[in-house]
Amino acid sequence: MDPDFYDKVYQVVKQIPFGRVTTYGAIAKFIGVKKASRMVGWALNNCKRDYIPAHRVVNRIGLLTGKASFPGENMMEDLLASEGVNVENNKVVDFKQLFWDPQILLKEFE
DNA sequence: GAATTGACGTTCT
DNA sequence: AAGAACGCCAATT
Repeated sequence: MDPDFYDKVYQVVKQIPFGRVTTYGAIAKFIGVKKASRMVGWALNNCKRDYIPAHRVVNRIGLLTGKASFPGENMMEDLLASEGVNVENNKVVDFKQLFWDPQILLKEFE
């Protein structure tokens, strides 16, 4: 396996700004394993190593697919709501606006 | 070691 | 436009 992969996922997710969200695919793309977007979710499932704001990561349409994997039933929604991200019917409101592309990190490093 | 599964995404029908 | 199928790769059984 590739521990570096998980590491990158964690690093990226940790960098997600407050009140913003991103997608598994975006992270996968950023890392370079675009086609293995499933692995991103898998990595987050093993996030017990460190605290990861996994609630800020949703699928491509802003749907909280991983909601069920959280401790509480609406833990994910609650956390997002706490950050000012409204969730309706298991999906992020104005997801397109709140979307944060990891590629932005590269620009900041210029 | 083979078969199954999964917090996804794209493509073909 | 909606639904089914497939690809991807690692972990679990």
